[in-house]
Amino acid sequence: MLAERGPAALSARRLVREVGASTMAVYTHFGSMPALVREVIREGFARFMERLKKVRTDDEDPVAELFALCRVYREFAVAEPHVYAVLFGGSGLAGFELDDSDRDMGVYVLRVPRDAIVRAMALGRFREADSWLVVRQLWCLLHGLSDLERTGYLRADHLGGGVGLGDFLELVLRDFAVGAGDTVEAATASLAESAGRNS
Amino acid sequence: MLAERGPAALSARRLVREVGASTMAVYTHFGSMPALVREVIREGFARFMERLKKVRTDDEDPVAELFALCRVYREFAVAEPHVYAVLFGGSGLAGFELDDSDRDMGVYVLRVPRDAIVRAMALGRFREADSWLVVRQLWCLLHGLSDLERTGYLRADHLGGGVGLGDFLELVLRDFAVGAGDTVEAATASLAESAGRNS
DNA sequence: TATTAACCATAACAGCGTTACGCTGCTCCT
DNA sequence: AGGAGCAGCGTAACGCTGTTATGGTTAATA
Repeated sequence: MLAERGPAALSARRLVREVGASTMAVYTHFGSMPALVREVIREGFARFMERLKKVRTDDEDPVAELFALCRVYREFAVAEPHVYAVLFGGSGLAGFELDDSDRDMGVYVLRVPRDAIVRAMALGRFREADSWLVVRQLWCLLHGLSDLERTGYLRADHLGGGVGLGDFLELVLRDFAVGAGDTVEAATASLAESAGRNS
Repeated sequence: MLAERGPAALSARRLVREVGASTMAVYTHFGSMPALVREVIREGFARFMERLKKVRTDDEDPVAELFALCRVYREFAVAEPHVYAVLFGGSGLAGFELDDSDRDMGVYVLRVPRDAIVRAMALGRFREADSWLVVRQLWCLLHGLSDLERTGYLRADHLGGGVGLGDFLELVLRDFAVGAGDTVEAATASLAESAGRNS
């Protein structure tokens, strides 16, 4: 219901009407609406991780692998914006607020891209630095892009002729890699390398 | 009320109780709660612009000016997180949803940093490129950082010893400038240059 | 002065999350 | 086999939310 009809549709009464039960069902099984939402976002994080795990590791070109991961990140946010909003956007759904343990699940997914970043550093593609800082830097970029797109702030018709949001992401990723130490040429090559091979 | 007590506190009844009126006051003056929230965010955008306008232009070092603007951006998000959440986070407050004209006000503030970026390109500090694309790239970074900080995902104790969120922003800004074409040395120098002179 | 418009207090409605109460039907122990 | 205990859930209610129809008060206008 959250994914398809949005946060407003996810109410206790609508929910129990759907399954043909009374409001009590929510409280015997979950305790409260926030607790129910918590289970929903558990499922959301699982779906997210599942998508990320599908990206093949690439020891020869970890930067291309990283780019593929970034595409999957945005694609998830675009595919399930309402879920993404609750997972990372701090959307207050039925009084639900993110918990420390919830956020730990969010931070946990960073392990995947960090791994690629570490390998990019080992290969000399990225400047030697704290990989956790770098992956968070990338996170800011990805969350910012995904969230601004979700809220309608970032739209294709703002980007000038012929530039779509997919192209914009490419641009952002290339400049990120350059900022991390890669050359413009190598980054552009890895971008092309990673283009077709998501999933 | 939004700024101090959060979105849950901004209800029609609480509001009219505060000013000693009945709920009708909301509807005669604003029409609906979403419309009232719209006026609130108008005020929010105004406050935001006011802060940005306080940053002095610097034709000799537009990159330093840009960095100063970025600090102000984050400082606003930290100072008024609830307001920021409604302005840019797509927080659904009392059924309020961002309008196209609302978003135009948000996009309008981009003019200020874009101006600095154009000058940085003219001086050869930044690679020649579509300045609107570059400023949106920076926006993703700033919004991502501010929003992840607001939702509690980005915390000082995740960044390793001694690195605060202010330091993290510096790092992010330096790498952004490098990604945009600046040298590491010049970017670091502008960072130091812009350090003390906000407001 | 008479008329009209704006303004707002009252009371109500639907929907929200939540909870006290009571019934039903299952399980387990003797 | 039979009775005790209890988990699960339907009913109805409470207080909260945004919203609105009604009607009375006030102020400005003709």
